Parts: sequence; structure tokens; C-alpha cells
Amino acid sequence: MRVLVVEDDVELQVAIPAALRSAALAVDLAGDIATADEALWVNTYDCVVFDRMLPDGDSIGYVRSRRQDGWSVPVLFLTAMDQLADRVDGFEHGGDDYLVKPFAVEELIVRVLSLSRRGPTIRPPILRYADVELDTGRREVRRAGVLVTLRAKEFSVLEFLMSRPEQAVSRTELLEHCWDAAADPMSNVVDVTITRLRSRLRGGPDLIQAVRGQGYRLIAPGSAG
Amino acid sequence: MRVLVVEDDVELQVAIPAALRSAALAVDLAGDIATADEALWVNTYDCVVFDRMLPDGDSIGYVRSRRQDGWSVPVLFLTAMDQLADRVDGFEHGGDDYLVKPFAVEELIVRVLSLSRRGPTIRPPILRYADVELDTGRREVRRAGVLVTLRAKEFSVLEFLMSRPEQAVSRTELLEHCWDAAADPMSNVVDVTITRLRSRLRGGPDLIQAVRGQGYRLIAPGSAG
DNA sequence: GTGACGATGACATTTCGATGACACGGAACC
DNA sequence: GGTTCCGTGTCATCGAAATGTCATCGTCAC
Repeated sequence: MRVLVVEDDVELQVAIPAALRSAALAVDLAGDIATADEALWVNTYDCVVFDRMLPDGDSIGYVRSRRQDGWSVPVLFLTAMDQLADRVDGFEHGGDDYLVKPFAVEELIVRVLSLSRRGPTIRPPILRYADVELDTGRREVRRAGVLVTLRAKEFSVLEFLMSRPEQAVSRTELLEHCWDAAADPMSNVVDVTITRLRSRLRGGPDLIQAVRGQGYRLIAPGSAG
Repeated sequence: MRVLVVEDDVELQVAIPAALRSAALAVDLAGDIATADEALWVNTYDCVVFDRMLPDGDSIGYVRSRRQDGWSVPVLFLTAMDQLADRVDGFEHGGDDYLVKPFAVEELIVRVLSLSRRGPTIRPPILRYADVELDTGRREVRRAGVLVTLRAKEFSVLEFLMSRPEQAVSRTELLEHCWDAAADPMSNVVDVTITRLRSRLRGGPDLIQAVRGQGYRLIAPGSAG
């Protein structure tokens, strides 16, 4: 779990990261909103600890504007007692929390852990064609429910074909999407990989059709294509 | 001892606080879940008395969702006889209690005092996969019930893997979530940490599978993966 | 029938992951 | 303040597995 701490107070710049690291969190530090903004574009964080008042402004304004762009990383605001009156400002977005200074580090840790955990659980898609299922998250392929183990290249090629079912895909396209720039366009790697793919999917009729002079396409026999 | 009472019935709004104050408890009052939620973020309570049915919903849903974030203040649910059938719902969390309306105030006081005495034991969620339990609050890991001591980084990596069971997780993702910005993307820290993690979890079959070219995934042998 | 394209088996090469040994740095403890 | 210990990162090496190459064979279209 990785956290960005945005704090300008020198003492807290030391204390907060130390506390969070003791809880096995990876911590980056920024001293102002500009630096924080940069870090937030470059890296992925599970949670951000934002001091309310920073040299270049009130962090709430920054967070609010990013929220409008769909940015959804949970934020813990550190706020002084005298800023508490307008604390409602910080809660337009349900995913956030705040902590009044001074606070106990244990409290901070608990809050940050809690916020980090609600991270957006993205369900990676599962591609389906005929009796083949390709789970992009698990990196698993099943044919008629039976698990089929594929090599990375085979998986990658099948994924590409399944993303364009029944479309003819040229060797060049496959090379460009599944191989890196160093791939030799004269080689027959694609053919070989297709052969290997077929042999692994031998749990039913051949779904990979060669289109002479064009490339390959995924097609279920009988689907009049 | 400070207690939050969440009740919408006007008579009970008077009777319950009065009873509890007579037992030397400090009582705050909220009329609905929204108000209660705000109070619970701002203040620390030793116990919450929650009516089951409130104008803005069933309090059980609210409590359950906060429990998932590790919130552990004991709750006493006030439930009508006709809601009793589904009372089990309220007891996923061991620290809670319930009282069927109508009730004797003495009974209420006894229960609240009993709950308050337990104090706010922090009981954050426990991740489980196969025979591995990871207690995010205690920062403890058990395999087949046996305590396994992990280093901070190892814990952090395991936590991330366990938050995405059976999903392939790339080295980059792990680096981004478990290390800070100083991490060298070219380094093999992730591999090394995985090796160390495996060697510590040698109380059963290897659950960490390398996905060649992709990263790692948590998978129990035999789970058709 | 024949010529080009695709399929495939065998083999070579490369890449990738695992791991042991070592180095560095911070915390704890004299 | 110095020293030791512990956690963590770096590096080099090993070995296995994945993947590319090549040669040969098959087959489809004209």
C-alpha cells in the first residue's frame, strides 16, 4: 500500500512518514500542492494524506477540482481546529476522511489503513467466444470449462483474436500488438504461435481459421461466417 | 464513558438518554444515520445504541460497512419483535448486542455498561486465502493457524496479493503499491521479496505462482488454477 | 500439376525467475 | 558516540522454460 503525504510542517514531514512506514506502508512526501500534483499524475497511490493549509493554497480546492475529473483516490485531510468550522467542505466526496490536529499517530495509521483498503476493486474483463473463456485478470483460459494452460505469447495472441472475434487479423497486426519492435516481420513466429495455440485448444473444433493471404480469424464452425 | 444514541422515536429520545445519564454516562443523540455518521467521525464513543429502523435506513447496513473498514466500537441494536427474525444479521461482529423493544431501562443500562467496558478494541478485517489469514490490524499472518512473522515489506506484498486473490499482479503494480517513488523499476526487489515470502510461508504448498512475463498470483494448488 | 502459402516437428537460443551471498543504512543498545 | 544487529536492496549465477529459427511436409487455388 502506497501513500502520498502532503505536508509543509517540517516536524510532521518526519513524524507522519515514520509512523506510516511502521505500518508497512510505502510513503512518498510532497511539501506543497504543486509537487503533490506532479506525484499524483506520475504514480498510483492508495491514499493521500493532505494537510489543509499548504504554502500554495488550501488543498480542498485542489482535491475538489481533481474530483470533478473523476479522480477517486481517498484523501485524509489534516485540519487545524480553527479550520474545523468549514469541515463539511471536505466531504463532498464520500471516500474521504479528516483528522483534527493534534492527533495520535495510532489514529492516523488506523484512518489511513482504512482509507487505503477501500481502493477501487476493478474487475478485469473476461472475454468469451464460443466455448472459450479468457480471464484477463487471472490470466486463465478455459475451453468448455476446462482449464487450458497457455504460454504468455499464446495467451497474448488469443487475447488479441478474441478482442476481434470473427475479424480477419493480419500477421502484421499480431506482430505489432503481441511482439515488441524488435520482432522480425519476415519470421514465421506468428504461424508457429498459432499452431501451438491450436494444439492447446484441442478440446473442441478448431476456432482459428487461416485466411489465405490475409492472416487469421476466430470463427466457430457453423456460424456462417 | 461516552455513548451515542441513535433513535428517531421522540419518546425514546428522551427516555434512553435520561436512563443512561442516571448511570453516569455521557450521552449524545442523533436522529438518523447521517447525523450519527457525522458524530462518529468527529467523536470517540465507547458504545453506540442504534435503533434498527431509522428514517434513512436500516442501521445494520451502516454498521456492517463501517466494520469492514475496521471500525469496532461496540453497538447495541434496538430491534422490534418483528425484526427479530433477521437478528443474526447484527451478529457477524462479535462485539455487538441487541435488545428487543419494549425493554426495561435497567436492562438497557446493564447492556450498555457491559459493552462500554470492552472498550474500542480495533478489529480490522482479516484477509483469508486458503489456509492463510492476514490480520491487517494486528499485522499478523497465520498459516494453518500457526503464526508466521513477516517483515514489513513481505507483509505489504502479501496483503496486496491477498487483496486480489487469484489475480495476476504485475511487478509494476507491486512496486507502485508496496514501494515508494525511490524504487528502481529495473531492480528485482519484488522477486527477492517474493522468495523471502515463500520461504516464510513454508507451512504448506506454495501459494504464490509466478506468471511468466506477467508477475505473480496467489493460487491454491488444486483450485483448478 | 504446380507454385505459393500455411502447418508443424525438431532444435537452438534467449529470457526469465529463483536464490545465495553480499552491501548498505537505520535503529537499538551499550 | 560508537557498535551491533536487523531489514532490505543489489548483484551474479544457475537452470528451466518459453520462444524463435529452420527445414520439411502438406494443401489449396488456379
